[in-house]
Amino acid sequence: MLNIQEIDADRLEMAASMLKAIAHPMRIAILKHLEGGKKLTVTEIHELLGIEQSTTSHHLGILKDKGVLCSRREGKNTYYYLKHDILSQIVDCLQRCTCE
Amino acid sequence: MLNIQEIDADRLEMAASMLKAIAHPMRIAILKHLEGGKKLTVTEIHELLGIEQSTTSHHLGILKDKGVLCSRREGKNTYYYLKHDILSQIVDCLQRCTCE
DNA sequence: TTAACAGATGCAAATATATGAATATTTAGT
DNA sequence: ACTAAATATTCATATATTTGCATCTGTTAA
Repeated sequence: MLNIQEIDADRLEMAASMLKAIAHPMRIAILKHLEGGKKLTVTEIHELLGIEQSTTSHHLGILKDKGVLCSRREGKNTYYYLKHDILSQIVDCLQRCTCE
Repeated sequence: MLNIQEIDADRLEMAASMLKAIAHPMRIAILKHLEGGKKLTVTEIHELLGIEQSTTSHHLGILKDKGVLCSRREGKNTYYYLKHDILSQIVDCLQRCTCE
């Protein structure tokens, strides 16, 4: 039996953890590369960003775990892509707000 | 002498720190209360959210420091308000993405 | 079945964040 | 000047996050 406040607290938690997942320079960079429905492998991302393979995998895992990304395995590769296209909005909004 | 990558890295850092400021359940709750140009005092927020005065002040300080909120002192009170109305977009977007 | 590639995971050290009690600062009223 | 109200700051503790090395798992091709 949940009351309104508990539901609200849960949704706040969920929203916060999703946002926390995004709130990292490398993870924002990942999202930028995935805008427009693009799908990239771990290796592609790790080379694009110039960071370690395992670090890349950790970041992607966090984004997937928090519902920001999805992944599909194809042979040896795992392709990652945005779960909700709308999320690009957040990146765009940030871009506008950090323009000054 | 900055090159493109450094500028980009700086903007990513800035975007991430702004987003990190927002990515906390209580701070998202604060933003919700400030949507539509509303201005609230520290005490009002601390009572609305049911958290300690000093904790509230910390949260507001973080949001202000990272460019999410502005504040204006009026007598004994300090009113806090959104710096960019656009930021409501982020909260709205989260709301849509955490609906499932 | 082995080798080689792609990705995930466990772990530890460094760093960052969150919270609240106590205290300091600022302002208004008397 | 004194007091009380509103807010900010300091500090300590608890907790979470980041990073990369080393290693493990899964997949393909020989």
